[in-house]
Amino acid sequence: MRKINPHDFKVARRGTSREINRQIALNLIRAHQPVSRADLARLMNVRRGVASLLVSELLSENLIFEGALGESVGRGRRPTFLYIDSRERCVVGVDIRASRTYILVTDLVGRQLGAVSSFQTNRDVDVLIQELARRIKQILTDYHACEGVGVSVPGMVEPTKGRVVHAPTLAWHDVNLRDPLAAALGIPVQIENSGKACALAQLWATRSDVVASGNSVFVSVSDGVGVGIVVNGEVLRGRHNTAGEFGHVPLSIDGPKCSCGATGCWEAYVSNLATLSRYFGRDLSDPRPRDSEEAGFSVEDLIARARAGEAKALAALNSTARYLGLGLASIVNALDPARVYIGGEITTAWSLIEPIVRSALRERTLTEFGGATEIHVVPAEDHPRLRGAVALVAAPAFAAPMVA
Amino acid sequence: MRKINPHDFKVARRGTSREINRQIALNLIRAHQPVSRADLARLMNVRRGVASLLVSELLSENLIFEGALGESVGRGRRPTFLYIDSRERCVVGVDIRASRTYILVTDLVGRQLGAVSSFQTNRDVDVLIQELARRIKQILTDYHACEGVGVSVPGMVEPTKGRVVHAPTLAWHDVNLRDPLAAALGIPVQIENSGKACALAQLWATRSDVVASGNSVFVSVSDGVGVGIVVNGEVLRGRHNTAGEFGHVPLSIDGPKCSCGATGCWEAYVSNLATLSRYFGRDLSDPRPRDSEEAGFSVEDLIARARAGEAKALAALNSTARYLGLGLASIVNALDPARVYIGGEITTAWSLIEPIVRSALRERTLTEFGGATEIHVVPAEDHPRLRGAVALVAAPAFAAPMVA
DNA sequence: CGTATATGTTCCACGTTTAGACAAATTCGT
DNA sequence: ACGAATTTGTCTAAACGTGGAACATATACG
Repeated sequence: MRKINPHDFKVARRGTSREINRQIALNLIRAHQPVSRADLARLMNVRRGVASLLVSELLSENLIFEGALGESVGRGRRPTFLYIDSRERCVVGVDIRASRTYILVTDLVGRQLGAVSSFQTNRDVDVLIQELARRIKQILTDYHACEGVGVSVPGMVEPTKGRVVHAPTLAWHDVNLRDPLAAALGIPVQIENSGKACALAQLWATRSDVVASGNSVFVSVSDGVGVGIVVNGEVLRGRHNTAGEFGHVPLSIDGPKCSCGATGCWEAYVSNLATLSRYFGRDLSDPRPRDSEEAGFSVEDLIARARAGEAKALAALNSTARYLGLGLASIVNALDPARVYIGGEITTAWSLIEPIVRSALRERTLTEFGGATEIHVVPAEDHPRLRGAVALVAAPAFAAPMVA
Repeated sequence: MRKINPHDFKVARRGTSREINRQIALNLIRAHQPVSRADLARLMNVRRGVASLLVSELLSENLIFEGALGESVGRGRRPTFLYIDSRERCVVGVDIRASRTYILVTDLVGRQLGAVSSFQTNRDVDVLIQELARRIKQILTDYHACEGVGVSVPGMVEPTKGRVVHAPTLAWHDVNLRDPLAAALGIPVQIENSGKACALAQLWATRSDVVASGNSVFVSVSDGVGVGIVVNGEVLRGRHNTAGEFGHVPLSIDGPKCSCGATGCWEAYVSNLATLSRYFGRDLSDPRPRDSEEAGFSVEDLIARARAGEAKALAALNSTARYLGLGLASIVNALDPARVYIGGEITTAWSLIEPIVRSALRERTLTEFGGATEIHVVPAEDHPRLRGAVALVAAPAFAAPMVA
């Protein structure tokens, strides 16, 4: 039951019905391809005539194309199969992280085309933009038309203005990333916060096992904790684009110092640095130089030692697992999502930590339903940030029209 | 940018455009009444002919009526003013609380018609339903047709099934409240969780100073802490109707025991009982008998003493204020709402505690925007739960149609 | 009292869904 | 080999919606 905002509404025009049904048809083709006009008519519960008209419109706009005739199951004329037209069109996804920047090329439905490439991130924005433009241009020589570039940024972003408001790990403050990059490339660029990009990636994923995530939360545990929230098939932005900062909801307000300046944030308990700090028994975020063992030792190394049976590593990991579950309980209590996705390096240890995470989740959730909330692990190989970046460009063509 | 769910969508039919525009017109009349057909056409940016047709449909359904001719400003024919038709139709709102149950009668746009009445809550569901039915019938003898009864319940509710899944303060478990009451009254009944009802009340309020709350959060601080979340003009329900339990997000997982069984919940810091416990220096939730001073001493009494300058009372209140702000920071960080509403007894002390709440909020919010989030106090006289209960019945007629 | 102006109605054009008929393509039974 | 059955895709007319302009009505102003 949604209220119509009497100060911001969209009146239905002559073409509104068509617009709605056109998008539904496009989404059904995306979800069920290959699919015939008759299939579409059945799926949409409209006459074949309408489906035909919608299809011919989509065909004329080159959004879909007619493939080979399908095999007829029983008797009757064989259907002409329809597909989303991603021939000769590609999308570039960019994932800027504190240490490295990654690039991926996909087709319009997010299917990976080439290998993921990467290079070291230069924190000087102008230099980074130039290097990004150069590399993307280089990569695009192997492809035909590119629809656009999507960029995932670890920080607060204003997508409509193309600005990065604040990215602490990159030391960026209010820089316009979109327009200079778009100018250098001659291609449209979209930018988004990495947590929200991850949530987008799952929302728009075409893999059949990740459907129905219209109400979900993506938790990315890495150097920080990023969270993206999806409500009613839409990423929650909030009034100032800062919704989703569950990483700075406290577990204990008297807890360890967090990079945000506050104390006891969830992030301060479960980030990679927090796990390593527990392992080494001291706060690694302080500026004191690390000794030889600490330097270059990553969470992956810690997980390897835990798997090898090292008690100290296992203990550090188990603590993180418990805090992870306790924080997830806050998300479940607050939002009651249908599903929680978890990404980040910690997921490589999932088989070790899952029971602990689950029991900690159950410990603080109010209902048994909440404690049983689906948790899906998204492995690093899925590149959720990159796929979310791609979705920034590819998804708008499939989005529902604004209505009422 | 909303994704269309390919497994649950609504195709646009022949009448869909009309349906959309009809609801827009109805909402505009509600928001701007008195208003003429020509005004409507201007507001909607359609021709007067279309507005006329929409209006005549609404007239024939008795949703609106034509009032007296308006005063013409310049020259020209005088407009015929249109109003939402709430003559001879009323709605009953019921607010069930642990100690007392309240009843209010309003018209279809939520304007209060009679005085609020109340009686002691009997925790036996069947007895309560009979008493409610008797009293509502009694009250309705003074009115004409009643469109329905809305009920706010302090607990977890499944509105579609009409069941109260769990209401700890009433010791109710999985009871059907809606159907027996509807049967006893012969009138449709809707039930909802009290936090969500409060959020609904603000969303559908017609008072001009509470508009634009399509992305807001209502925090009700009372015996417990109830939270209702509104996203995109819609109350957030979650997968199992439990979204909004920010009251059980921890401030410190090692903090005081909470009624939910966990420790350190926000509720355990800011509920009325928590404030009183701080004042008396001991946990009042334990079963030990209270001494003569403790018995019957309410938060209002404490606030009165604080206003009178009693240091101990002021200290207890200030602590609550600080924890209130810290918890609000979690909500702001997580959801970034355009506005936060606060209700409950604590609001009578708002002038005392506001600076402390605000500074605590700023202390833990990530951005200055977040720290500056609008906070609106909803006084008890506004009866947010009762008005939310009323909205359960009155609002559906004005809701946006499901589309795409 | 005529002119200007605003309101509300009416009529037609155009676009969209709805319903059903029809041609084309294919399989199955004889 | 050939007709009946069946499915696909197209086409046409009807029903219903908005878009646009003309028209009658009501009011104010000079």
